[in-house]
Amino acid sequence: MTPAPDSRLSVLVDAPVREDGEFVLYWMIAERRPTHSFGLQHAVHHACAWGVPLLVLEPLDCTYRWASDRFHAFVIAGMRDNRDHFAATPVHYHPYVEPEAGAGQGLLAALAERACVVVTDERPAYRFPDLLARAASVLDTRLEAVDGAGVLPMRAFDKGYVRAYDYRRAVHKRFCKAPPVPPRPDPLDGADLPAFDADISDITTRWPAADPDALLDGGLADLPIDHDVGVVSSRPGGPTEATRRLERFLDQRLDRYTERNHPDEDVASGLSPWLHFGHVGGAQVAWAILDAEGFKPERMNPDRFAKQEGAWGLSAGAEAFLEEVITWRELSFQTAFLEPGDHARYEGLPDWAQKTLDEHRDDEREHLYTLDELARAETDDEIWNAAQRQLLEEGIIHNYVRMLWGKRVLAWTESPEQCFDWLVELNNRYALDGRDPNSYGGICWVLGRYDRAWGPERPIYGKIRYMTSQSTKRKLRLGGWLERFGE
DNA sequence: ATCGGCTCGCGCAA
DNA sequence: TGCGCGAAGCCGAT
Repeated sequence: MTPAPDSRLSVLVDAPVREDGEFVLYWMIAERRPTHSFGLQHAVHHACAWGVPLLVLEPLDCTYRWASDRFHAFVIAGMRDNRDHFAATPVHYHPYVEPEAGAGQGLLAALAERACVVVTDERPAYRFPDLLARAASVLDTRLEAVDGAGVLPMRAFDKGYVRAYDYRRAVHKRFCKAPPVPPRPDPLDGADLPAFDADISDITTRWPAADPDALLDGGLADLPIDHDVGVVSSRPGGPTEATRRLERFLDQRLDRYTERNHPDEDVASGLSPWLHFGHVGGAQVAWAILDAEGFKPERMNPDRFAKQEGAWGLSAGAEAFLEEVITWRELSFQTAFLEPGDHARYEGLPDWAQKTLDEHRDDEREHLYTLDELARAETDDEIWNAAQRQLLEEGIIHNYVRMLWGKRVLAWTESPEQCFDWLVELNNRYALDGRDPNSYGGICWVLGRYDRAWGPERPIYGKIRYMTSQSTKRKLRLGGWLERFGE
């Protein structure tokens, strides 16, 4: 079976594969789906090569920051899908939801001890780098991490790019000269895996398989997580729902995607929550668009490389969507990967942005709101309040309005650093796609990253690109949206 | 309604 | 070394 490409692999524990191991262990922590997954594909490759069964461990602990009913329910709905999917395969699937803080400690090590090799997902940002570093320091078993988040590996280019224009040009050149290999849709297709026969009852007695149905039917209340951030029932998690939404987007929305900035048109893909939890993959989504549109490298237009449209030789809607799912999303992943210490910090913003914000830090603020007032959508700006209410209720904000949502907070906080911290807090607490490299990318864009200086210099904002609710209201068709989320 | 000015710095051509 | 150019900006002049 096909392994993941070398450019997507990193060896975290460089021990030889344990030949008397009983199974290959896939530690599913970020790409939580059974198809279109380089990580799972790589684990299947090992299992076939060594002639041993495959065990998939999908854990969810309750100690991660911002853990709440909202995110737990989303992940657990995915566990239900994955359980049903693997039930019809030789793979042994073990979902584990920690009942109390620390209860899951030791589970990975106990299984890894008996495995030939452990394969997992490589994700930058948030808790993942620490999680992997800790695993690497504890395990003796060979540990390989697979970068399976995007259509391009995070190591695709030998340099980092700090502007979309330059990153976009590199992407266009790559797809024209040597398009990246997609993951196999079903990594188990044609795989001759032995049935799982290891006796792991000592381990599953101590760390029993989660019952997703019971957890979703009231069981979350027993967990030590934030119950004030509620489940978003209109957006259930899971690979099944993700695939349904991807198909709906292709069938019904892509043609009109150029109208995406108008909230009332409702043609955005809305896929970011599922992308964040790995219920659908970046490569899966990008190739679905490319295949549907008959992409061929020889149809690309080199004279349009680096430009926002025209380079791919596809429909306007498709090109606009590839901008989102490849250029902007993967630029953020690349930044997080190359700048792990800085990509989610105020101090990681470009020098010109920090300088101009610093020069205006003492400018008078007309209103200062508390974090609670912002969280409860109690400002004097009706569009901002509506955006915040959409975030509270639906766990998302319409993508154009989300920029305005970020920009306005700068005027209402004591310092640009406080603005940054509060945006991160609100976004990570409530947004289903929060805590994602792409989400940090959005917040940082609000404060100048990937952008340039704009005149004229304004109070508080300095040369940071300025946006106003009044212009937004004038330019966008958002009456229906406002009615829905307004006071 | 459309247009220019505002402003910075990267990557590439020269 | 100079030049072109840029996620969805805003505002005032025409």
